[in-house]
Amino acid sequence: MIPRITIAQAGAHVGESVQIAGWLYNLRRSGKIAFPILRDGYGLMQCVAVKSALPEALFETIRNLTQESSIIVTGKIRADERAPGGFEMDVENLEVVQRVPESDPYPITPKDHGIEFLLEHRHLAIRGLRAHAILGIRHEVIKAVRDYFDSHGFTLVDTPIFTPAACEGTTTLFEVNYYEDNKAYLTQSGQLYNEATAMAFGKVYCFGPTFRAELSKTRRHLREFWMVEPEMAYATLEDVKRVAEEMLVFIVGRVLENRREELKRLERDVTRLEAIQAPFDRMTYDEAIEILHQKGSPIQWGDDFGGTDETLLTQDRQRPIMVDRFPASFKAFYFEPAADRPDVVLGVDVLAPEGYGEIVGGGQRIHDLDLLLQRIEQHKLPKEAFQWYIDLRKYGSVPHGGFGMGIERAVAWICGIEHIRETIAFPRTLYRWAP
RNA sequence: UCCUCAGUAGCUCAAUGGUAGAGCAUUCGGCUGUUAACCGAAGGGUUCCUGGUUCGAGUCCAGGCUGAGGAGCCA
Repeated sequence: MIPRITIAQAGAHVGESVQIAGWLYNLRRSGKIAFPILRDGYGLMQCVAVKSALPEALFETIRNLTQESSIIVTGKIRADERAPGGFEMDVENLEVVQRVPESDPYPITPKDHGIEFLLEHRHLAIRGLRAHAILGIRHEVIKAVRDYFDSHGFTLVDTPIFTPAACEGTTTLFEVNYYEDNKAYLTQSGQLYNEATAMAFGKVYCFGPTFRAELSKTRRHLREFWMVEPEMAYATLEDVKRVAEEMLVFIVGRVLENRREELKRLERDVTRLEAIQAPFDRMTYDEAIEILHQKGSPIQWGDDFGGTDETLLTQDRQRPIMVDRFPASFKAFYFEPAADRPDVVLGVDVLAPEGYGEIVGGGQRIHDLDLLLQRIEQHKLPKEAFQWYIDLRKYGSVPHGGFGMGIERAVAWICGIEHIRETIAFPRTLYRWAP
């Protein structure tokens, strides 16, 4: 019985006859020799089919294969410097599972394509080497995030996707009919629920999709994206910053360890990633404003950073920046105010270098009942909907905090790619939600 | 919602207001070591839509549609 292997395993089978199942990536041929390039999801394998060594009908079949036809190739693995992957396979047999017809050829040719065409054909474009590298790194990042939290005492407690009330205005929420005329909203964050589960487990995290109905149309925005959100009981802003820093160093290290090939494919400057070490630069919002003024930004104290401000702050830095102590005026209702400065809150944003902007946002939450009630009122939020959240401040309230990290922004930064839409298999952007 | 840019062959793009073209893909032919192979040939067009200016519009004008980039927005 000939063993079925993947292309990634070829190195362990040199000199053996094996079988690889995949798709025809490309085909180069002359009259009496053909080089089908096989793709199996694990790598590329150059196959060599020599006319004189094969039955005539089989050689003709190989010679006339079409791009992305599904095939199962049997042959002997051989190390060869002329092959792109270092190994090649001398074809002994080839079974065509499905042949792509010439009348309707595979639309994505090896030459250039525009972004519109690639997004229309995203279900096929994900077969390409670039998408394969990016999505492989995405997988590594997610696995690293989970390994980090799992090995630091955090329990994964998933939070609901359907939520009952708008936390802050319905304009950025997707509304759905839950049943009859009862409305529910797709989650924007699991944080409030995390605050409840943290009181049950001590340290928790959730990881899932989040939905924002914003009319944002930039390289940093998706309408559906994935977010990991840890939350810790008995934690302060400093604890939150330390965990965020440690986690980011850990995931970048994992990608460098396990995904060199993919980074090379993306032409990522890995020295930029190797520089991601603790401690990150830390500054307050006040200090950030001062730096921005020196760099000519028109930003006023009390404004949130714009995209260009984030770029200005990070452009000459090797490491991420942690900015904390923001004006309470533009931050959410649940942030704990600074003890010495009631006009600023204990929130922190982590800005990635190279202009990738905010990848982490979080901070310390209000734990005092009266203050929370006051803030809910100030923000004109429906108190009834927050009753369960208010309860958390009645029954053993403690200082606590956490953060959220958008997976796609982190992956775009680590990959060094221009647009966040490439970091998810099927991106949902403002005007495109298919395929 | 606003600003900017774009729309020509299946794809990526050319074409001074004057005969609509190339490369890739497809088809046919050639080639025993190719590396997005190469060489020769063929087929392939509602130039996004509607209207206008002009002897003549892919090109200029008006409106619309679609897409992209950005702004605002972004717990």
